[in-house]
Amino acid sequence: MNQDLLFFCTICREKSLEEIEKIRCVIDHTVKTYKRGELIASQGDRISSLYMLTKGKVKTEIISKSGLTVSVEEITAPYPLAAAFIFADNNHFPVEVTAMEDCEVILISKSSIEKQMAKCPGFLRGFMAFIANRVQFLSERLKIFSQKGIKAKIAYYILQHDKNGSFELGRSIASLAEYFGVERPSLSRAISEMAHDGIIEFEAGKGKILKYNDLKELLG
Amino acid sequence: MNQDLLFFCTICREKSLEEIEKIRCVIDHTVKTYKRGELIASQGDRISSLYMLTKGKVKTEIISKSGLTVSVEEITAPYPLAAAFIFADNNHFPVEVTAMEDCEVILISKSSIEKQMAKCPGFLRGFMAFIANRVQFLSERLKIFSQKGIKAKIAYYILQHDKNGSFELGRSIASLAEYFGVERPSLSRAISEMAHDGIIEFEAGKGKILKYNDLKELLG
DNA sequence: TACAAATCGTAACATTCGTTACGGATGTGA
DNA sequence: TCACATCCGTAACGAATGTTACGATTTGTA
Repeated sequence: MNQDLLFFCTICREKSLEEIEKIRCVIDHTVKTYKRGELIASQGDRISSLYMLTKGKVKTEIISKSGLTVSVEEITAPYPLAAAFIFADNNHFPVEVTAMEDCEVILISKSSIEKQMAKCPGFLRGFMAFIANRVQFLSERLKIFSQKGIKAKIAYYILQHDKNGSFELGRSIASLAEYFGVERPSLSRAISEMAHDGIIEFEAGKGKILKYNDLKELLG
Repeated sequence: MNQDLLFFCTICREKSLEEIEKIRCVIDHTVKTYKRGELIASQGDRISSLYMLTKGKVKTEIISKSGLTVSVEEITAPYPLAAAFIFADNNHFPVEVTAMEDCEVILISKSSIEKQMAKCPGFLRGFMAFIANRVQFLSERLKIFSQKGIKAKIAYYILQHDKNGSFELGRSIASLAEYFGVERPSLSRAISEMAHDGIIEFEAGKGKILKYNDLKELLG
């Protein structure tokens, strides 16, 4: 029951407990448990249900046709597994999902979800918001990644955080480097060079833009 | 009318003309036209309607608080503008949208879309599929981009296309380089080096994997 | 205070990648 | 056959980035 709440908080995102409880009573679902090491879903399996991980931790791996596994990521409950894929044209698991600890998964069939969406606007909005937020997140990361060169990434990031000539990174240099997918010393050096060239000022997480045109020219 | 069909083919994706016509009669929508150079949506504008571009071409730009514009991309009809954003928590236009040619845009309010989804399963599935496919596409691109170094990207790509020890790129070296976000000579050199190291064989778009373990070690 | 941990700047060196240029192979139409 | 375009491999060089190591500063904590 407690875990059910977590589930609905994530997907349905109705904050009212009564509202959640109402939905909980109506929606069809199956609960499955998996032991540590057990296979939850195989790569290529058709996804006909929403897999909601409510307890435990899983790892996902890509398995080539020759059996070589490539680790992709770890997912900790509560989180939906491949939520967007149920409705995609290619509705197959892109990865192998294995339990790293004892896990609990709630399964809701696609048709149940569609019925629930038609009945409950809150569920519809919550589900849509979840996927829409994911699109936003991925789009933003991809824009950063597609900037060629560290300085271009910095310029893009700064222009997004520009508030009338000043900006704040809003995070540490180390985490920003990770966000950019570059090494911390490289990022630090690039910022220093931009400051040395008089394009920006920077100190302690805050800075000012001095030469807008030079900053713009750094972009692709 | 013809353009309306294009719209519904993209979003609703029902192939049957009768089905499309049925939906077309029911759903509320407004048609707006814009002259070349006119502003369609401002960065930061609240998105309360689906913007479906049915005619023309637009460009999107990021505008910093200091007025500097950064070109992002061009979109040609028929295509929805920021379809995923209506349902996102941050439902604002992330970019400035300007008409590059004379354009026609169909507007459908969020509430109309929700009603239509509740009524018409085909519309629901079509809309969900559109966004879900976008998540898949973005996820895949991000996985490639987040592989550090060209050889890691190649290794990842090859393992995804592994068919019992053989693989086909399925596209030209030049387009693969663009897909990876690297220069063509760099990609060509990296492949040559991997072949020279005996990790793979490669010729004319096809190849074989010789050392699986070395290939795997190239990944992050 | 004293100590440990986290964060950051910096430097030197190695590696990777972009840039540019050239030539070969292939296909196509005049 | 010739001219032309496209795709590709290769090489040489320079620029950008990764790697590693060190020290300074700050922060939290006993």
